[in-house]
Amino acid sequence: MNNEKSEFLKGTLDMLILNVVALGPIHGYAIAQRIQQISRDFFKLPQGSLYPALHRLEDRGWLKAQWKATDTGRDAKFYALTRQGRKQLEAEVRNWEQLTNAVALILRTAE
Amino acid sequence: MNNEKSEFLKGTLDMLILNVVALGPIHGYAIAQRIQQISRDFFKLPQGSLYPALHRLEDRGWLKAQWKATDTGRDAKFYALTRQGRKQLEAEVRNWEQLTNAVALILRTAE
DNA sequence: GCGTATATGTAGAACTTCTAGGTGTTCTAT
DNA sequence: ATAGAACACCTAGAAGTTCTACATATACGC
Repeated sequence: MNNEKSEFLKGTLDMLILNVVALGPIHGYAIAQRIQQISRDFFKLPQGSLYPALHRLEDRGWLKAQWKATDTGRDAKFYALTRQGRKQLEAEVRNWEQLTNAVALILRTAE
Repeated sequence: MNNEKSEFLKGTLDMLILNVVALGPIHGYAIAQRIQQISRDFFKLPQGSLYPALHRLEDRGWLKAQWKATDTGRDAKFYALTRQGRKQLEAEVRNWEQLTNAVALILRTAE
């Protein structure tokens, strides 16, 4: 069924996007590329995950969007972090660290 | 909305359950207690998550169940890992390690 | 002119997890 | 004795995320 299809984002997608956007205004397509490159191809963010996520984050007031031209002269929607978005990112990173610590505690309990 | 309601399992639930069951036959209620205790109360596994997950894992052939009496003389359903379940656990742990490494790569890319 | 890469988007399905409810038994404190 | 907490199982339905698949359009290289 899910033999070796896709790599799961396991609820980390929002945090990853926020973290990439925190580096400076960037458009959606480039966010996906960066996440894939930095993660050494572990994450292959499909567009059907990317764009709904961006809209979700914008709706929640964590990102704001603005149409601008890219280097190559095409129109693209550039996203930037809001103040709330920065706070959200910090909260998600803290929670992620707690989560991985908690999981590590369980996994260390091996035979 | 989700201000400080519940701690997310973020797709780790199956792995955590398999890991706890790997230590030896144990019943559902005790699995939830162990996960909560070992994680120092980070995970508070609600029964509405626990039991469907156990049935799912059993349906997939990763766990097998057997009714037995507990120490205190009550009937409970004891779960044990199947051979497939052990392989699944190993695969999930490997994948989790890759996931956390990939996330760490992204998060390290900070300003 | 054709294919690939760039760039955005939606619809619907699949899956996991949560909330909220239910049943019954054993232990403990009053 | 009995009330309430802890033990032990369960389901239904809602909510949320992520996926597959599709759709559109522009720029670039050959």
